[in-house]
Amino acid sequence: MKQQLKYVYEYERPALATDCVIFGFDGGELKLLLIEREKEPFKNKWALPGGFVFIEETTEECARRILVEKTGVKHMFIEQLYTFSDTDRDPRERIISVAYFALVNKHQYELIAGRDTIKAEWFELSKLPKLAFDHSKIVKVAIQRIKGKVSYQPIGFELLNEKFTLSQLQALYEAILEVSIDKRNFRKKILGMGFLKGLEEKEQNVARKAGQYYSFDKKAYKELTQKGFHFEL
Amino acid sequence: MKQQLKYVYEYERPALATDCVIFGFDGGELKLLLIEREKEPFKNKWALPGGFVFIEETTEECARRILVEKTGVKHMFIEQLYTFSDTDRDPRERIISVAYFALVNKHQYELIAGRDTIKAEWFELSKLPKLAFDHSKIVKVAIQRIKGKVSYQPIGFELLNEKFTLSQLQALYEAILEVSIDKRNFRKKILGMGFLKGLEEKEQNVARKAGQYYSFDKKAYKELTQKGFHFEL
DNA sequence: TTATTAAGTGTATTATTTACACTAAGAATG
DNA sequence: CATTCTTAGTGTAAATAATACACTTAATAA
Repeated sequence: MKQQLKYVYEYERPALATDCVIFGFDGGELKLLLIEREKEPFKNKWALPGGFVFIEETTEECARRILVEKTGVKHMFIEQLYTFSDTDRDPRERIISVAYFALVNKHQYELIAGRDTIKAEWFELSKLPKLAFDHSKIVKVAIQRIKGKVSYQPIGFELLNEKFTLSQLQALYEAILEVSIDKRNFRKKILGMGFLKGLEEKEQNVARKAGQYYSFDKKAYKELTQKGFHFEL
Repeated sequence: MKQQLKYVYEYERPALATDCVIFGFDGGELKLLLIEREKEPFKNKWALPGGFVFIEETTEECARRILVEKTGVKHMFIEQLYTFSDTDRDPRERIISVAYFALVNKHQYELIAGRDTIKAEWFELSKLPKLAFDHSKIVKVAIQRIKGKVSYQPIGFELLNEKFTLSQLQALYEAILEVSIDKRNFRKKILGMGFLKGLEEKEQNVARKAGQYYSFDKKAYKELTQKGFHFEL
């Protein structure tokens, strides 16, 4: 039975939703988390995880709620991407969507299909399916943003484990920026910045020389930025 | 008489508005266009120009409509800034605001007070009054954005006349970035980029050596970017 | 024991950024 | 008409940052 209609306004109002572009990385190509829709419109089509904003929550709270629903991860990096307001972006009625992009450590999360979705799956950026609504457009903006951002803010670490090798970090940058980077120059530069803490620990069970683990020292980074340092790769 | 209430929804919906952070420049400090509100809430307080989004227009169309109302300028640089969705940002009811920032050539526009406003006025960034709603927060985000953006996108030209001297351009960068720049290095760099067209014309009626006029060659800039060039100051 | 694979390291060359001071031109002033 | 005032316009050397490049080492697998 349909709920009673009870909210009345003088002027017509669009509905408000958020959509989340969730990036993950596990060594190869950069990946995107998509869901298969269980209901119309775009039933059985792939789409970004999203949902309507409750009246007592901010759009960011809504996005975080959706992220927890889909991945189980509570504290991930999230940033507002852009607000999409084309009048015809949803076939049902006018819906404004405030899109967010999120960076997830693929080892921390567990995929959960959740409400109204058949399944959730990771897709490599080069192998994305056709998406519902204007979600391809949203993804395009998100990819542009992450590419632009990664070079002058140390957000890449959000996609890795707490401990990572410099080779993993380099591979991440190469995946996001779609370039190849000289190993020695990369190490010189990133270590020279002074916010990577070298750990005693090494990789285990690898059929080659084990790489040393490093971690991102947030405190050191903060101090550096306060002294006028600004990250640039 | 109040209009009939006639739009009914199953769930409560926030109202949707846009606010515009309009930057202008005339040689000294960077300036912001503010309006004095004629009505409650925040009657007689200074605020950003803004208004509700019509059901058949996008938020950007709404922002442009407001800009034309306030300044008479139809084609100005405008870019979405951020969407502010705190649940208590308006004392009347929940209103989501998609903020835009705009760059205006102060010589092209005329200030128009317009609907619901007592007057419109330019304020230097260092002399801003207290603002209504969460508008101080919006302005802060906008200043951050313009500072960050101006160094890697040639948007500064939007604030100047079509013809400008290199000294004017330098003064603009110094005003936005709040730094002083070496004249020779600035000229070398900006001219070396190859998208400034030197004109025959010079300044008139100045009690000193007249500066040569230049213009921003959009076509040349576009060609350069397509060849992989990317602007950075 | 050997093969395979990626980790880890230094230097020379080139390109970019920075610091710096005088002459030239135009109007205003007396 | 000469002088003053003000900002336009210009080049070079030094310092810093970016780039290109190849071999040894360590760990497991075969």
